[in-house]
Amino acid sequence: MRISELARRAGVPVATVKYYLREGLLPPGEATSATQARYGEEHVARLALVRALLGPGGLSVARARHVLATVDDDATSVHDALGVACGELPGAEPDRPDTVLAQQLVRHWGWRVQPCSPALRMLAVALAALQDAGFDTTDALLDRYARAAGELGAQDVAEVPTTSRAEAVRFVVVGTLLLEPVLVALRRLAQEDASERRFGPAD
Amino acid sequence: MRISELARRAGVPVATVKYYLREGLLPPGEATSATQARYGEEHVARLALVRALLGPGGLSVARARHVLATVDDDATSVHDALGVACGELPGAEPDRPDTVLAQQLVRHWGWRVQPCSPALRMLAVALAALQDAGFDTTDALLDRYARAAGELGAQDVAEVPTTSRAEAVRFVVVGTLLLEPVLVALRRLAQEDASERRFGPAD
DNA sequence: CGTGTTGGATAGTGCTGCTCACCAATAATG
DNA sequence: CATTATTGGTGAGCAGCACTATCCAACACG
Repeated sequence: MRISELARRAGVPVATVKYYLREGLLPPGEATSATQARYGEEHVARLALVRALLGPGGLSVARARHVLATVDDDATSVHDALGVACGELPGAEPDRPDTVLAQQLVRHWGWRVQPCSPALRMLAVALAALQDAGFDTTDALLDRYARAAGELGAQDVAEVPTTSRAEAVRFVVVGTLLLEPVLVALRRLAQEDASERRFGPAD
Repeated sequence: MRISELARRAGVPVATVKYYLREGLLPPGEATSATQARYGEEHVARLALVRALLGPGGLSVARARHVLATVDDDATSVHDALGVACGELPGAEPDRPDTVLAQQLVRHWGWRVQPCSPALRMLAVALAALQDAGFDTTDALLDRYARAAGELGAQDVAEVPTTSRAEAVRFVVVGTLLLEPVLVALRRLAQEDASERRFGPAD
């Protein structure tokens, strides 16, 4: 198929597809002449993945390019791919947050993580923001969150398929980035339900 | 204190403080003359809250203004405040995602939520993105996430203080928005730990 | 042959979160 | 009292981002 059909299939403007091609998010089609190229089903799927990463995944174009390059690279291990996916945080990250507290917590839970892990920085920043906002996070609360996160993370990793490296890497990246909004949305819905039961009208 | 000291205390440029004042995120100080105003400790705290919402909270200025107006308004109930906080999603929301599947899931778990809840739309969008990206979410996986989210949400709501309405509203808003990055970071760290154990070097 | 589309490139758009420059009024200082 | 520095307030400007519009020669197709 040609570019206009690819764009139509994915529900994306042609100009945007060209933009993704230029930015290296989408591999170029097979050139049949100087001004013609052919695209296949894999391009449709890739385009959907790109849109998912940029939209719900919350990644910038630059971070999405990094993630996709990792997915494409046959040399990266599953473990490294997860590290890259974890490193591409949607939020901004200050230069040097104080990760001492975060490291203590992680050690307390017995988790083995890189001391320079972006997720650790993210945790440190989030905890500092909570403290600045006057919300004191008790150990009980953090333990609760850690236990829930620990179970989910462990199960996620346990379910990574072993059939092929490529499939595993894709599973890890997509699962890490796109299940996050699901988790956040579910927590909000659960809060809404609980709030309804506690504070809502008694009808 | 005057604006420059307020800015110094919060670690924010003076120009940015002025911008927040202009945007209505920060209440004006007590004017002592035509070109002088005095700010108090409550302004320092508010400024920290604003930075937390805009930074780790991931809110836009417009959404933060809405949330803060709700916090300030003595007439809003705790339940409504949580609704407003839940409504201010960091991500973009398409016009009319198909929420039928999401509603079925929520009903299956026995949660009572508004059918037009933004969190429901967020869930629908995230699930659609996963499907588009070729990641099939099994019922077992969703149930796991729902159970974890349900426990966290219920506990969060149960811990809302009843001492004063203002304190409760603040607790709800800050807790809803700023514990999210904590949860996300913890899940990533847990994945990193689990991946290390499963795929990492056996040292 | 002529019409119309394609791939490719360049420049422009709209939005956001600041940031700068300037101003008169005031405070601080000698 | 005169001078200098700082303040609060305002309008314009800026950088970055994710597109988007326009143009062009090359090509496909009837």
